[in-house]
Amino acid sequence: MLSGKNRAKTAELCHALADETRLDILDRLKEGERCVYELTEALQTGQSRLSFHLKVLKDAGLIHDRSEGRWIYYAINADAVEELGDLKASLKTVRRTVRPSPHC
Amino acid sequence: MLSGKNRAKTAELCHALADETRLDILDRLKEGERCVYELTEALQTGQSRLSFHLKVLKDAGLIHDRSEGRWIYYAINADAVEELGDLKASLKTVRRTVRPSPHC
DNA sequence: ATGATTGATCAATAAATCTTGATGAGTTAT
DNA sequence: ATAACTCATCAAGATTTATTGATCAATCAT
Repeated sequence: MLSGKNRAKTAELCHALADETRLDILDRLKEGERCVYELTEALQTGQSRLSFHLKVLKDAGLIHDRSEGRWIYYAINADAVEELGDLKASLKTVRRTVRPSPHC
Repeated sequence: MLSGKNRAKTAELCHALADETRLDILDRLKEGERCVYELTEALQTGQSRLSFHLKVLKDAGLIHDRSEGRWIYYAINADAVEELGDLKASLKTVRRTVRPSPHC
C-alpha cells in the first residue's frame, strides 16, 4: 500500500483528507448526498471554492457525483474509505527484521 | 473525529501522510527504528531534506525519536496509526438522516 | 585539542496549493 | 426568447510547502 505505484495513490488520498474544508464537506456528506448549493449554504462559503475542493475529493476517489437536472449531487465513496483501513493495516505491519537492532 | 477542534489535528495527520517521501520513510520505519543517516542512505537523498520530512511526521505525531550518542533514532508511533482507524470509522458512520432525500 | 560525523535549523528559491472573482455551459421558469 | 439558477472552469494573486546549500551544536575518534 505504501510502496510502488500505489504510493502516489495513497499520497493523493491523504492529500484530499488533509484540509479542514474538505473534512467539513465529508462530514456533511456523511448524512447523505448533497448538491453544491446545499453545501455552500451549510459551509457558508463561495461556490467556486467548494467546486475546487469537491474536485480534489472526487479526483482522489473519495466522493462521486450524480447529476440531476441542474443539480449535481455528491456522495461519499465507501470503497475509498476502506483504503484508509488498508493504509492503517500497512503501517501496523511490523516486518520481521533480519537485523534486530540498527547499527548507525 | 472529523469535527470540531479534532478536525485540525486530523488534517495535520493526513497532510503528513500526503507525501511520497514521507510514506517512503514510514515504509522503512516499519522494519524498526532508524537513524537519519541510515535513511539518507536508504532513500538516497539529502540530510536536510530528510530532517524536514521527519519533522513533519513527528509534529503530526506519527513518529517519535530517541537520541543515543550522536545518533537520533526515529520510530513509528502506533497510537497515531490507530487514529487512521478512527478516521475511517468516522467516515463510515452514516447518520440517520431526518430528511431522507435532498431537495435542491 | 583537532578533526570528522550526525543531524537540526535557517535563508533563499522553487513549486504546489488555495482563494477570489469572472465567464460560460446547461437547465428551468416565465 | 429571455431571465434566473446551478455549477464547472479559468486566470491572477496570495499563501503554504518543499528543496537546496550553508551553518552550528553535539558527539566521538585520534
